[in-house]
Amino acid sequence: MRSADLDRVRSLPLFGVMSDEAFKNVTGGAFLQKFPAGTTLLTEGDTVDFLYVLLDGSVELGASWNDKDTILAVLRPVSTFILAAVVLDADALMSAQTIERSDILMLSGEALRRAMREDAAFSVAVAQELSGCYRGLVRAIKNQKLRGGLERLANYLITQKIRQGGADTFSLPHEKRLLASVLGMTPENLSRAFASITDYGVVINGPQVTIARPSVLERLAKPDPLIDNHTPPSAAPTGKAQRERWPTDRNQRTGS
Amino acid sequence: MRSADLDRVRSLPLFGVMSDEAFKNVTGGAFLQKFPAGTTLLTEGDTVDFLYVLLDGSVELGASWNDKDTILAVLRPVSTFILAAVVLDADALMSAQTIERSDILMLSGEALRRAMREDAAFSVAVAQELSGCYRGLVRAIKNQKLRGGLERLANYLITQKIRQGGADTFSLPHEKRLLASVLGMTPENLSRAFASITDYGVVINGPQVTIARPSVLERLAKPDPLIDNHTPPSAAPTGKAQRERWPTDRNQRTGS
DNA sequence: CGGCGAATTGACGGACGTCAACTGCTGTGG
DNA sequence: CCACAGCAGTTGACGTCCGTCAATTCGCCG
Repeated sequence: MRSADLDRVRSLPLFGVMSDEAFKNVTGGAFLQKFPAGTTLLTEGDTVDFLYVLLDGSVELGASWNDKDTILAVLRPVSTFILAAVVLDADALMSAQTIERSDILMLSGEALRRAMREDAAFSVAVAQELSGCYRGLVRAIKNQKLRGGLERLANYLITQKIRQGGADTFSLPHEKRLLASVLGMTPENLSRAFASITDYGVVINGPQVTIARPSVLERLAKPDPLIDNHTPPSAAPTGKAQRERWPTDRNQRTGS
Repeated sequence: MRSADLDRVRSLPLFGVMSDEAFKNVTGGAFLQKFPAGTTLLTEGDTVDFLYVLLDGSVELGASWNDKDTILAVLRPVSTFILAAVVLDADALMSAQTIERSDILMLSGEALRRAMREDAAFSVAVAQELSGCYRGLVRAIKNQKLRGGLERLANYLITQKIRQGGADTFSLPHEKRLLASVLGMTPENLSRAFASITDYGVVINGPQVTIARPSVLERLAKPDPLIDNHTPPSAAPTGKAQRERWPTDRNQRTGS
């Protein structure tokens, strides 16, 4: 595995606090794999042997029941997933599938649990990462239970606008049928929601979205810092500066 | 504070692994308080200074947006809540309110974070607790996004039956309007759902529920171990036996 | 050119929220 | 002791949101 890839993993808040030696131990038995789009990495109910780290591409975390299925989160690099199952050595509650061609690093769960037991700073970092994941899910449930479909879409658009730099026009990062599942609706219903949201100063042109009258859209969306996380899931600077002090309020990442 | 109360806290998986000294440090500045029913302990957005431990009574975790509100979880003793916010020293994403008269222990967040840094075993226990909370929320989202109202009610009843010992008739632990909010519907709609579920061999008599034909109800509910957690949130035995080995698969507790 | 899948649109029905009226229980005060 | 207020729960009527089925268009790729 290339050392550049290892460096990217090292730059994650999770692994930044470890000693070089501990980091070597954890990544020693690890392997990097490239997967094509649409590959199922993990099916819900499977026992989990590895912690996954998405280095490149994108991955969806989903679940199904009774012939229905839904996407719980879409991950972008660099982020880890199924940490919770690894920590508890339990089976997966979600499936994981690549959306596009992806580079994924797989770390031994057993080695990771050992490292936690031996290195307090590392297990603190794990607890912080899990806390961030937990809070991401709290936001997701609030979004789901408190808002209607059109409101969820409106807030999604505002979040995307901010995450992509703040320009009034941007493009949707995923297929619309995928977005529909993330927002908890059917593709048909999302299509209608896009049509309706035209009335609130939004122009849709295929995957291109332009928010022509932001204030009007905001009056519909009523974005809330306690629900919407406008800071990107991994604003991971690669430098070492952040390694020196305790991060205090990363609240994002939904990827277990 | 009575030492019997401290013993109950000590018996939690979270605190069982600590040394006596570390436990004294964490509980040193702690205080136990009795709150009447309906007391708001914490409002979403507040900064969080304490880890809360519910010793007696019951507490609801809720959230609101745009004049709507919903209950995300109902806690019963003994369980901790808002751990994630304490770990990150961040503000609360949920409100907490007593449902009945409750005894609640409040532990200094700062002391807790210090204990994590100094004691690897403890921070591992925190990570495990958080993992359990995370998985509880994953179940909640799956329940919410994949099932309809009647299905959620059916599964709720089956879960209650099992948690209360398995007898065919049991009683609802909360007011129905509260249950409605937990299940993500209006009280009126829940009332109708109770009326409908009669067709599936369930008899409702005020707060008394009897599942007359379990197989019929199960065919409607299709309970799933990857969504429904039929083991109670805190099967905390008070003995020391469990303290000896690593717990391997506690998957419950939604209380942050 | 032909075919496949994503996306859109329309028609329809069911699930769910809202408003309102009514019941039954409980606690309070005359 | 009873009258009454207040609240949980239920029931009905109605409208809206949303899912389902089907037909059609569009773009992409073989």
